[in-house]
Amino acid sequence: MDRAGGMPPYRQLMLQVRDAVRLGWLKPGDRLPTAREVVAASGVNQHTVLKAYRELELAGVLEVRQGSGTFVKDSAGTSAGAGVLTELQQQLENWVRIAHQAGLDDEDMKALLSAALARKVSKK
Amino acid sequence: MDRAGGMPPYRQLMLQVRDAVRLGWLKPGDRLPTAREVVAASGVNQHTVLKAYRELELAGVLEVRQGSGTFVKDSAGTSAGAGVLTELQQQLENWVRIAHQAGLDDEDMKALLSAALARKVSKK
Amino acid sequence: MDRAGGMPPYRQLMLQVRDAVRLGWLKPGDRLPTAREVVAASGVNQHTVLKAYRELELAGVLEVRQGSGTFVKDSAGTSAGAGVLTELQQQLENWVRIAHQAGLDDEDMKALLSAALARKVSKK
Amino acid sequence: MDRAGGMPPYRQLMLQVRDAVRLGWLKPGDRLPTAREVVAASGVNQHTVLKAYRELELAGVLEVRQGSGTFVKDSAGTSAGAGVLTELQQQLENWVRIAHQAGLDDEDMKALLSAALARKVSKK
DNA sequence: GTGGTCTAGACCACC
DNA sequence: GTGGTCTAGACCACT
Repeated sequence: MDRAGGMPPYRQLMLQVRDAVRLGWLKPGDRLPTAREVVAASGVNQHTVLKAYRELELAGVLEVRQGSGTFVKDSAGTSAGAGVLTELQQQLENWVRIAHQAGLDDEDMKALLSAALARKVSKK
Repeated sequence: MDRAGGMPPYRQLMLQVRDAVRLGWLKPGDRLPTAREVVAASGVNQHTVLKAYRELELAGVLEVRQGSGTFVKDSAGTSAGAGVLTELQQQLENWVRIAHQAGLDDEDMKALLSAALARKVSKK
Repeated sequence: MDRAGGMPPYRQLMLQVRDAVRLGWLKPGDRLPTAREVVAASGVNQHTVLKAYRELELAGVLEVRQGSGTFVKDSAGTSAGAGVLTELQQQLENWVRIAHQAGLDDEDMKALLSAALARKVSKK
Repeated sequence: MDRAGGMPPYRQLMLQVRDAVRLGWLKPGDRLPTAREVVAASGVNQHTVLKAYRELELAGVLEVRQGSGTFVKDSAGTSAGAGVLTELQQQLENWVRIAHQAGLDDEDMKALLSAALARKVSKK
């Protein structure tokens, strides 16, 4: 949890879960930690966790089953095969290493990616 | 301006300016558009623009000269040579193209980069 | 507010606003009472009101403008002309009067309507 | 069973049974399906069914006879003659057909009925 | 002064 | 024990 970032905690939680699903760390059908477990581990308020879960349910990523827990929806999941994903990941890590040696910090790299993505869109 | 993102408008403005400086689109000494011009172009409240400029001044990125405008500070700027930057940029765009063809969307790529950066930190 | 009905207060509020829009009592562009005004008038908690407004925003009925208030969305509105609506309304009131004289109470009539609607669907 | 409606399942069951009695589909002395049968047919938890039956017994609508099942109480039943009821029913269906052709959906009609009933009360 | 979020503690419905 | 709601009071971002 990054208190200084200006991003509300419930949204940070949403991003973390959503990214975990995107990266294949959480697969369809997996059960998420209980709201109370997250509270115990991270210190945020239970309502914050429940709000994040509920928003992700509306977004179609999670499925809440009364009395039994919160699960990753079957329809949600990685858009690409695991093999391709790890290869892309290695290439990116390589690039990160080079950029780091050139003196760029994390924010620089994120800015470069945003710019590259924006250029891709404008090409469309 | 992304109204639904949960990030306060003044912070979105800060990011845009800061990234423009990081990427070399704005260089030390460049004059930024007047608050009124930004209002006319984007529709946000003038206070929001002024708050973003003020925060960036405190962060050491901008310099406000009474009566003449807001400028990029001389000490601020890209941390790497322009040549290296464009090369990294091309490599990244290449990677983006491949990832796009593999079916990944923008958010997937941002998640991959975040994961790669987090792994780099843990290596330290 | 009906405390005994088993329906959560925020949902009762949602229904009231939504029905007011359906019946033309609230038209697109109209400004809804402030959350604090509703609190003063009805005694429910401010969060309850805000949750109702927010859910109606997600449902596409309302539009929340930071700092200026909550408004009925332009795209939301009555599905039929006002003239037709008042005529249907008068016919219904007539029917209600007859049913009332026949000894039916409000719940009886709602049950009859539900049954009639269900039969319409099964005809489709 | 409507999972998204916000109304607790046991209350939805209560309404269904009570309305069936109101409309004459269930008459005094009729035997209701066993809790297990309802479970098999609808998938809700057995406790939910039993709670609904128990509440309806307290409300004076049902009568539980140990070992033989659950029955509609003799004192419960339609408040009007069957003849009048079917006539009112036909008039309502007529109205529903007209309203449907005018572009109103089910929720619109329920809102109109609620408004008509509220106006009747205020006349008293 | 507008809506929005965070925290805290209590109670409820469901499994 | 699971998620869900209500209430209460404080603080923040935006107009």
